[in-house]
Amino acid sequence: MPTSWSDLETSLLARAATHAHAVLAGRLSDAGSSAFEYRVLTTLAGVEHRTQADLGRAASLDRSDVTATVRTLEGKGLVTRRPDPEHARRVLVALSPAGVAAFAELAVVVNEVQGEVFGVLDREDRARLWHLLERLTD
Amino acid sequence: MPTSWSDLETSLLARAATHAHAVLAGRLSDAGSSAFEYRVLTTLAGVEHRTQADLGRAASLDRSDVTATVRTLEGKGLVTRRPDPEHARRVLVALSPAGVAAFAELAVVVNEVQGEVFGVLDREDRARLWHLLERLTD
DNA sequence: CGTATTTCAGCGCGACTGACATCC
DNA sequence: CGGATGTCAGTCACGCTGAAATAC
Repeated sequence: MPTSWSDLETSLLARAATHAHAVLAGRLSDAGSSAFEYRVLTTLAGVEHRTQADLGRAASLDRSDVTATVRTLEGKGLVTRRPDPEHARRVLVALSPAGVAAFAELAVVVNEVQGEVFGVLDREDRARLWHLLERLTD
Repeated sequence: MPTSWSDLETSLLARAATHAHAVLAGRLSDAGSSAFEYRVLTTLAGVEHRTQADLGRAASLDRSDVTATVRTLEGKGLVTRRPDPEHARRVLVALSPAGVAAFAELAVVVNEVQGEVFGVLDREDRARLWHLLERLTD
């Protein structure tokens, strides 16, 4: 029986995740963005557009968080919002040219962060970690 | 270059950690407790007493969170608080007999949860995951 | 003096819930 | 009608900060 909190796998897992997330969020903040915004941008990259509900499902974001994040991105001019012509209730969200450029820059930052945080493991261990983590949430 | 948010190691790590924490918090909630409370209880188990500052350092809890959690636990009768006779500013926190019993029950619950969440891995993979995660935050 | 402890008020983020109006 | 959508308000856990009061 483990005695201390830090002996628990859940605790170590939370520490690692918090650390990885903090580094990523910090870099995105330095770049004037946020994790939510990046999640939206990356979910829009490579597609013409998406409805907000679809965006939320694809990015694992709550609908209400999608609303706020998309409006912020719209304010920055990185995404455009227009009503779906075939479905008045829906809003189609798409990357603007500035959004495409911003995403390209942020993607570089994010990849650097992944390398920083997970680069302490060699390629094999990194793949091993990936597969072990996958099995926890299946 | 990964295109989707869920392809990022940080994302998978966050998912796994959120899942593990949610299961743990849910069970602790069913048992009338919380993660913070368990962290305090387990940090007090096996020692006579601890000052709150010490408790915070050992449990990796912020001092303000220690204050609130300890007062909650005191309200439940699970811990006792008394001034340090040799250091008036300090407060010594200790498990009450009821606290010892409550911790014993909660420790069983927590161990069950660890088994549920991480038991999908065999002993070797579980140890492997542990060591890989450790290397991320060193 | 500086340092450490406890306490309180409050912030920010992420995940979420409930309600509502709107539309198919 | 049911079901999906977008919006707004608000809640909660967690990890913090800043300030104050007290004691060493």
